[in-house]
Amino acid sequence: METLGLLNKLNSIAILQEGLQGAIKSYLIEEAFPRKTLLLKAGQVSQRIYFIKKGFTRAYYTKGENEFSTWFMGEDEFIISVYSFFSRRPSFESIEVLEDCIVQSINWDQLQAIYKQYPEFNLTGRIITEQYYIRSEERAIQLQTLSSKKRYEKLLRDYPGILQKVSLGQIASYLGIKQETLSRIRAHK
Amino acid sequence: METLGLLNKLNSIAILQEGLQGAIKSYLIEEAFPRKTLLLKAGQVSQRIYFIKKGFTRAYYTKGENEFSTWFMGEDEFIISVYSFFSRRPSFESIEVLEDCIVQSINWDQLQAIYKQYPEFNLTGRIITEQYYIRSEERAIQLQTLSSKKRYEKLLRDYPGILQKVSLGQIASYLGIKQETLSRIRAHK
DNA sequence: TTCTATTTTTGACTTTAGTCAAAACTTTAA
DNA sequence: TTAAAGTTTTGACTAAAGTCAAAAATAGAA
Repeated sequence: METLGLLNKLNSIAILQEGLQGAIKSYLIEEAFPRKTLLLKAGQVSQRIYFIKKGFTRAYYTKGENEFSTWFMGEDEFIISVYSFFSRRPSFESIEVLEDCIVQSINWDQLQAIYKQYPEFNLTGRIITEQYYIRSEERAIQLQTLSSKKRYEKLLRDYPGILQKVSLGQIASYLGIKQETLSRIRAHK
Repeated sequence: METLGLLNKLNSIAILQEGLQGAIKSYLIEEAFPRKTLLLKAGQVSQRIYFIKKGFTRAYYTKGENEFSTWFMGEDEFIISVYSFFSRRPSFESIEVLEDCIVQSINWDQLQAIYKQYPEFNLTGRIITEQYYIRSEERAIQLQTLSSKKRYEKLLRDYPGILQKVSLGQIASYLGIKQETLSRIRAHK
């Protein structure tokens, strides 16, 4: 189920009528990208919404000397720069492939055309947006209420195997701590 | 414009047809609540989406001894417990009135009925959700990248007059610091 | 392989924020 | 108007995380 791609994901939210499925298929492109590919570079407007069929990705931004990881996204998940894709402004985030990917994507204009021609698709769009919004709130809450050790343990639970894909520096930047601090947290157990 | 209520807000996103406007009007209730009213109690499922016509509110939750403010919301803004209203599960947040309010609201079932009868309204729902989602991401980023002093200064810029409405303890809990720390930040200027 | 580059850990020290308790202010209501 | 309750500030101390530098471990290429 998880590996059958975007249409299955969408149909699991609300069954889409034939014509709508056809429209999505006609726009959808599937591509393979190797590790280190940048799906989006900071400064560009996020044009495509990616659905990860296989692989692992990271969104991050830099501020001064420091790099901050905003999200890790794996199989069966969407990845965009929320701010840029929705607001149509240049992204402060970049998105990179951490583990060779097969992704499906459509661009913003095509998505709007689908929303226009098939208004019922707004339901699906709204529900996906709600789900990711909940995740964003949860993340903000965890940054405030959990100790850095607990945040680290939670990340390992949420993404088992992440240690094989992501450097500790990147993990630290997601957790909101410095790499040295993460190293010390790990040493104590 | 800001004070003319929910329908104006919605029409500013996408003009709604007469029938849809009528449906919303028929469900909409307008109420006045004094300071300290709880619009939502933690543990309950968030049933209503509130639009603040006048006044000021706060969403917060407690964890152990500590209280955390998640959002302040003022005139012309919506307030719900995102997690609870969207997922239909009990809220960990409470929502309280900080400054006497006039709010307009409809409940979840009514909203779903409107989405069903007027699918084009999903467009408006999706766009509002996107806008608030962007805010949520921005907040998470600011908690990570700005010093507590800068976060305080930004809050004053975003909500001028907030000091007259909100206690410093509540502001500190929104900024992710202790009240004593905020007090010291304020003393240094 | 082995050598280089990168990542991770460790050490010594500094900075920032938290804790607990008491004092100084402000509100609120009798 | 004044006592009580609540809020904010200050002080002394502790804990958590950051900084900078170097050593150790690991991964990649030649």
